[in-house]
Amino acid sequence: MTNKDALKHYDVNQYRTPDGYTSDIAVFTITSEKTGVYKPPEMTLKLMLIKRSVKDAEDNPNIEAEKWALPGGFVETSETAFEAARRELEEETSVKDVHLKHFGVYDRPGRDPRGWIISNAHYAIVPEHDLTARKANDDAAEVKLFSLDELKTIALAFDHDTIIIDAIKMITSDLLQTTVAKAFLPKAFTYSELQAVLLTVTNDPAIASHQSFARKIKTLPFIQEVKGQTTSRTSKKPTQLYQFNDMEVVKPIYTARY
Amino acid sequence: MTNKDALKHYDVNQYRTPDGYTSDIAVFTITSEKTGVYKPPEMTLKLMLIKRSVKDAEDNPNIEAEKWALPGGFVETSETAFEAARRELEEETSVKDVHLKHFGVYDRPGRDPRGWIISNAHYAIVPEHDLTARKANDDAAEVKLFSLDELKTIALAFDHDTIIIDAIKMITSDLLQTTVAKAFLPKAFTYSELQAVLLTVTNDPAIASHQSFARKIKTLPFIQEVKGQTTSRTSKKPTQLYQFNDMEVVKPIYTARY
DNA sequence: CTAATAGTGTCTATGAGACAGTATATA
DNA sequence: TATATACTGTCTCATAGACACTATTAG
Repeated sequence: MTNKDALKHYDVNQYRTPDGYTSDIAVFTITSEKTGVYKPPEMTLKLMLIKRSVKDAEDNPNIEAEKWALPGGFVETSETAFEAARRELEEETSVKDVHLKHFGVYDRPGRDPRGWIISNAHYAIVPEHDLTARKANDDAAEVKLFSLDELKTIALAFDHDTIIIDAIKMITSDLLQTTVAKAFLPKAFTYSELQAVLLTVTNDPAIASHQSFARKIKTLPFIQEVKGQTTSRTSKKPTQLYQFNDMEVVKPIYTARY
Repeated sequence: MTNKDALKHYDVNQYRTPDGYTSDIAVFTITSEKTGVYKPPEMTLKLMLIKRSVKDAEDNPNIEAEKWALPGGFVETSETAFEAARRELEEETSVKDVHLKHFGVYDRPGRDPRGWIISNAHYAIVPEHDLTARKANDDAAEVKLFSLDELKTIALAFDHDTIIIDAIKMITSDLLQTTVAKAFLPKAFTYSELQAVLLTVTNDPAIASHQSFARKIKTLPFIQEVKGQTTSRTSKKPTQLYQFNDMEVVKPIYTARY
């Protein structure tokens, strides 16, 4: 291997290196307020944040104490930031198999008072009941779900305000332009459940009109009926269930109507 | 400032830190082969790569020598990776004001034999004539434009094969789902020039049919006529010029037709 | 029965896409 | 004149979206 010779001469310390590499996660969930039995849910998109404690693990004063922050932590040498996000999310919420996606890197000099620390940011989608289960377990740390409106009113640590703005932009466009909505839904869902998820980020009349959407869902190539399967969880009348298939869609803005 | 107390106790060296933080750039251009005067161009999407030299600046054997690689380099402590990309691109091509976008981070352990090196990857869009000007200046380094087909046949350094695959996916969907196409075009362009750009990444009949597209362009809310302005660069008949406005578009996959 | 959600019948307007024709320039 | 690209007139078919209606169940 010719790289061996080259490595003999390479000094890993000739450059100034970062002081840390962290993985942060914007954990989104949708809370379904059941307005009653036999009704479709009212859904709200929420973000999970953690309140930084006054003292750290060694009982020293903590950086950015008492501000709200995204969960996350340092990446180990043996893993990618993506794997770190998955690990930390499992430690935090004891949920595996969450939908996780990288959406940005935050490396502005001075963003972290501790030094040159690069944050690799992801968003995660976790079903609501997985989060509420976790909150019961760990009563020490302050964990809370914030609606997008509530987020504007609280003090955020580091540059997490910027990261959160980007995360919201990203999940909004992903919900509308990709099939991630499935991560918020059970495998088989009704048209009104999918509709409720989409309405958390848009008010497009084609999606908001229930008759239009009930018709439209049957023509979408990436969604199919679950033949013969129905549920009564959203109405007294048994409702057809649907599921996503594996199709990927890229819909050009240059085609079809506006 | 309460953070001051906290910082006294913070030891920046308690964690193993990365050995380097680099910014890499996938430089895309579209080559227009003029098939004749008064004709619309034939366009091909190409990626600029640099052949790594046998010896480095200190005359030692170079890592991944003689393989093709994305341009890039180490990020300075005083800048973001995005700024580093802009700086390196200017050093490399002496072009300012290029369209530049982050699209991924590459941090798999072992991806670089020199150590734990994190690559922050961007794609850039540079008009062809800016690249050809540059090639004339710097005859030392081997720089070449590769069509997407040619890329499959060459030896790539590090994990740049993976990075390039992601870059191509990203620019393809951005060309169709956002208005980045404008970065490949002059400020005022004809419908056939925009069409040629889009056809480098799609064969959607609604875009490929020239009558359909000539009509469609007038209805797109993010494109407007430049009143009274025409050009003869693509045909003998003077042709209407168009320009992008500042509108941002998110087109849901759940609306309109398929 | 009422009330509530799911779903369909049907109409209208709009637009996609095809085809053929017209417009405007060069040589 | 021929030729090449730009553009429009017009037709057909599909469908978005609106409105009104029907279907099915719980209580």
